[in-house]
Amino acid sequence: METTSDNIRAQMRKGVLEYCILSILNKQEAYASSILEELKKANMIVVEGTLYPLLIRQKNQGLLSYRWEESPQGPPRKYYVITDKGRSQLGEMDSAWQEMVDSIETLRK
Amino acid sequence: METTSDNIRAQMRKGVLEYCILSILNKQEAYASSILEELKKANMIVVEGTLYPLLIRQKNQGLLSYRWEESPQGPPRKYYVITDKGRSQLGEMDSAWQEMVDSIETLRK
DNA sequence: TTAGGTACTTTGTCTTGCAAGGTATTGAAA
DNA sequence: TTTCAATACCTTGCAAGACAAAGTACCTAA
Repeated sequence: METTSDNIRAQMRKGVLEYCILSILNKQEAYASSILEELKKANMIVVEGTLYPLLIRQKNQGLLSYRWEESPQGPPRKYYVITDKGRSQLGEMDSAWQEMVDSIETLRK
Repeated sequence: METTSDNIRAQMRKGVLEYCILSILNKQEAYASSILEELKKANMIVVEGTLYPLLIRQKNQGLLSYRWEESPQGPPRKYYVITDKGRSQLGEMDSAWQEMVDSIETLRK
């Protein structure tokens, strides 16, 4: 059963997902399934149908690149890597995020 | 001219707008134009075409009610007021927001 | 050779943010 | 008294994107 609280969290997650993806890839290259796991650990649950198109969009924007790598089991994995442009964008997102946190704190006080 | 940075901020704003509206109305009742002003002050710029439908949605969900009041100049104003249900939802949004801030901090570290 | 696990992709639907345009009220200027 | 400007609310049409669900493909082991 889905709670009201789940809806709220899903709603809030929108728009910051791109920031999360770049943050994850900034630490270490990763493939989609591992990104999903990491997001889950951080309580930012996303499904495949959301993540794959998002990765493709960021790749098309030049924020990410990727390379194929054999898997120890199963089909090959598409490892995504953040680019210089991606790192630059991540820096701007840091500012944008911090500003938004401050804005909300202002509204909330 | 719109900068990349503006796009990022617009993108991040999505999904937290409902939270902002309830936060504003939790402090004091207000009409659409005054809400727009307050959002602008907090650097969360939104346009009419976004705000009006959002207020109507929240009203239909029972989070807000409203009353008409004469304006000192111009047409009457529709003052929105947060309801008990709205305050309850706002409480949940506080938790959701704080969790998201923590999650992002975790991802970022 | 088929079953199960892993991984990537696509399709269709629904929500929602926004630009642009529209309606209505009021008071002051021409 | 008509017109204009300011204020305020609302609607329409489009585009982006989140997601459920279904599809494709690869690999290994029984």
